[in-house]
Amino acid sequence: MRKKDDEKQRCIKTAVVELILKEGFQGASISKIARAAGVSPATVYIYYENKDAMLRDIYQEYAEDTFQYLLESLHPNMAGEQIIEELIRSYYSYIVENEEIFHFVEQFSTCPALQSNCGFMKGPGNLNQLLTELKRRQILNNYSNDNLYAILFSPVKTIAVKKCDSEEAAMDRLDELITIIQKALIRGY
Amino acid sequence: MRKKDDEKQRCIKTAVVELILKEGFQGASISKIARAAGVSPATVYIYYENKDAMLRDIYQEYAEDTFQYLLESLHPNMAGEQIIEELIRSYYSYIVENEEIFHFVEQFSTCPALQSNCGFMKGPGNLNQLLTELKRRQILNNYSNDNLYAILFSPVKTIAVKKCDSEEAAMDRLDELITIIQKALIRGY
Amino acid sequence: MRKKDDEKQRCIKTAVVELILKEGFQGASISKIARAAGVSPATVYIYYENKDAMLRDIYQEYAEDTFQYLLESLHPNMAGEQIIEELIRSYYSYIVENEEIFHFVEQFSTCPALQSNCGFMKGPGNLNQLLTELKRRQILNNYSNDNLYAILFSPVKTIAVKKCDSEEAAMDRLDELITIIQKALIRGY
Amino acid sequence: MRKKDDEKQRCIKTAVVELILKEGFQGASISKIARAAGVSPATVYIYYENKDAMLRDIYQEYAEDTFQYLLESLHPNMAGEQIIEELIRSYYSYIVENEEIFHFVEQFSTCPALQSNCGFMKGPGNLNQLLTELKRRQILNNYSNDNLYAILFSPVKTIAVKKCDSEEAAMDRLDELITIIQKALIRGY
DNA sequence: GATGAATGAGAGTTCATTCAT
DNA sequence: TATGAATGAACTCTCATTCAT
Repeated sequence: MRKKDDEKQRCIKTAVVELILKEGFQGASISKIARAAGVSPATVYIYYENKDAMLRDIYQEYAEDTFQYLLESLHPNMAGEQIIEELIRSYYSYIVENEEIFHFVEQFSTCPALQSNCGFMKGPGNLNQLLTELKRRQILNNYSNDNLYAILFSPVKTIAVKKCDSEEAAMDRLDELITIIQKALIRGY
Repeated sequence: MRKKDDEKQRCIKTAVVELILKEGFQGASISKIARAAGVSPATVYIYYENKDAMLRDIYQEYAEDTFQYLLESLHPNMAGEQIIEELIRSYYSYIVENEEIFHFVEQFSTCPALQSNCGFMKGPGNLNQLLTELKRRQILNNYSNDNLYAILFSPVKTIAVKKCDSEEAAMDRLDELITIIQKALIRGY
Repeated sequence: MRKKDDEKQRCIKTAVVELILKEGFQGASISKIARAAGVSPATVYIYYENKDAMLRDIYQEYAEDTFQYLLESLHPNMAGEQIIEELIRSYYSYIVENEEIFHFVEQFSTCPALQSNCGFMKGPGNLNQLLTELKRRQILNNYSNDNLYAILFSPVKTIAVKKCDSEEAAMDRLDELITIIQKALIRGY
Repeated sequence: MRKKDDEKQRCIKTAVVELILKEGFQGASISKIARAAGVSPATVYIYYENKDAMLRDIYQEYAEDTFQYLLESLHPNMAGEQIIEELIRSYYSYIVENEEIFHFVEQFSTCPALQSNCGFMKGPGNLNQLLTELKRRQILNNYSNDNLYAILFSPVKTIAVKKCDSEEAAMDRLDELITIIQKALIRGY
């Protein structure tokens, strides 16, 4: 017998994300995906139970990857402002460097009909732990985790997708945002 | 006669938004929409050129409505902190009260493939004017409009869709968020 | 709006029966059926909920027709031997003249998986009534209806599909069968 | 080594017959059959040339088995009525005890498209010989073999698949059928 | 204006079969 | 021999859209 070919599954994942950026969920049909991935439509069903499961699985993997990416950017004994800067800056660069993946994850997560069938993810829990810990260590102001999370990650998302006139202007804008958020969240700043 | 037409179109709009919340873009077919709206599939094509145009038109109307709703909440001679409070609070209540519409707009606007064909909208321009004016009047700190916009509206969006244990806790969280943002953006706060 | 076209549904029915004789259930795909019927595959779904329902509905109609055909061949005051002769002879000619329909009905009814989802049919009840009545009037021997039914209709089915050397030989064989069954079932023959 | 092969082929045969009873020809795909038989789809092709050949071969084996079973039930010097009783009774019990096989054979043999490709079978010939012999020995009435065959075997088939209220009632019905047929076919009864 | 019938195209999925091990 | 991976073709069914009334 032949062994399952991880390369094939990787191609499928890539094709899904590419196609969904280019054409939206509507245009990402199994046959287009298969063609883009260089496999037969039937092959997709060797790796995923059905289309919904495929999208869900790929979403969850990429979503977890994102959290992983963020948490890995932190070092144990960073100062509070460094932590904030690093989190925001790495999220920003993640979005810029993984535009397709980011948009796929965003589209998926803004669709309640898709989101509702998703299983457990550990990324959010880890981040919550981090935030709680930073408050305990009196690094961050004692705001609710929901608000800390919202302020740390949603504005940067907004500006990362909004194209600037120049690369330089974009950097200035990011620096400014970091400063604003550091002042807002760090204890006794 | 005029009356009846508008009624049908309203039904279609409502059906679209409902269905897309419940089933996502994938499940919102013309025939389902027509059935939910109580009209014939052919009737949809009297009011809209085709499906894409329909979604785009409905999106644009609702998106403009949202900006309109926000700007209407402001009174000419409010203090800076009141302006911020009011913008955030009304956006929050708009999301909560128009859950279906909000999700439809969000899904649409996170999909580059859809977004790209959208025409001109005046809401963003008006808001930009407002922010520029508030900076000129030295009410807001002199941050870039992108950042002001991002901090004002994206965190509230994040928390508005994240269900809280109780209504009360949600209100506390919202109050907290408003305070954080007021401190961050208002000059000399 | 257009009105439903009964002609179309008739074409579909005919095509189904033809194709199933020629290619068996396996070869009777919706697209082949549609092509043979001169309609679009989608049109089939206007007249039938799905493929299973289509086959079931068509089967039930034809099966009822058969019973109807048999019962209509009888006149009120026939003698017992005439009744038997007529039932057997008309079933025989029905099979010969409606070969396609007969084979479709037979294939369907020998498949438990299909048969199990079938609804109520009134033909069998009517025939049972007839048999019971003929026993009450002391025309037929007092055998169980199951046996009467089995002897009356299954041997003729068997010989009707078994081709003979000549038309004449087939008729002789049929006459012989009728005589055998008359002797076996008619009281005091 | 030989042993193991036969075991696999037996599993496949059993799986085919089971699946076709449960789901009909439509639902009996090679992969389902393989799964039910506990082998790989590819393995099926070691034992059978292709799907059609597989069904045909299995059908022919089982069909021949049935004839064999019937003829084996007879003893050389049975009286005419015993022969008839034994043939009918053993066919009846065969059907009841081998429900799946019986239905598979029936479905197959009522489908002209399948039947047409079948090769030579010796069972029917043997039975014809027997009937001819019984007529020559003046045990059976001098009816055509087709009619003798039809009356002997098709009514019992009909009642064997028609469930009765009780086991006892079924036996009574069978006894009655035997009597009717004995009277109808045995010379000078 | 409004409709349900009608459709070709294409959706997701499974098929019988072959390949590589 | 025996396998699970792989596939192009074909499956059932729904789609967005148009037609005829």
